Amino acid sequence: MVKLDYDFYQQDDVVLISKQLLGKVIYTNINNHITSGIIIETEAYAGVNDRASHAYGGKLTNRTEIMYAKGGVSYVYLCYGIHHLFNIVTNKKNIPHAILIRAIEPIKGLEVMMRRRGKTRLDNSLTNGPGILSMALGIKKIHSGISLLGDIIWIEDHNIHFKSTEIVSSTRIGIDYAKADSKLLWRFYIKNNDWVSRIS
DNA sequence: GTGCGGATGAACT
DNA sequence: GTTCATCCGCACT
Repeated sequence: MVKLDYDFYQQDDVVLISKQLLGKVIYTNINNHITSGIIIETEAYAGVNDRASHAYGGKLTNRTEIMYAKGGVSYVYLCYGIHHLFNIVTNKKNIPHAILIRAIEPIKGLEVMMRRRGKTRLDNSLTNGPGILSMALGIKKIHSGISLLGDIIWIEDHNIHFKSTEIVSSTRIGIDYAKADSKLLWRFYIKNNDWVSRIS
């Protein structure tokens, strides 16, 4: 299978990439354990003009610096002091677009993922949320800034396609502070899929 | 230096 | 449905 390349990640339209990522397969090879899953849910964050983005207004800090790198690297940050959230940096250098991966359908390394999650039974609570899928895949803050074309975290195209009628658009989760931008339909997920994140 | 709050999840009632 | 764990990142009323 072929890894997605820099040309894919450096496309201009972060919303389009977010939809294209549905059905792609994310892999990690961390602590000698290979795990993978199909991307089921994403959210687009469009940089300096998006009030929900950490890079809104061109904000540049130690944390957000990696968002300004060229597309094709990871951006991982700690949320609520507990959860490591995995994002994909897109677009060209100095255009800080990013895509949050919110849910995956696990494929490989189920036992490893269950052990990391402290679970004894396989169900959708293994990876149906942005914090817990990072835990299942072994992704932590220390993985922020690494290339997605390396051998730690990467994404492959397995020729899994969904019809446009199977892709649902909705508002993004947990960003009420973004005012008008919180109404943008920049969250995408697969209709009726068991692994979509549940929202309060 | 300090205080506030978050792109959540889990465990409750 | 509600509460709360937990701590870094950030701005500085």
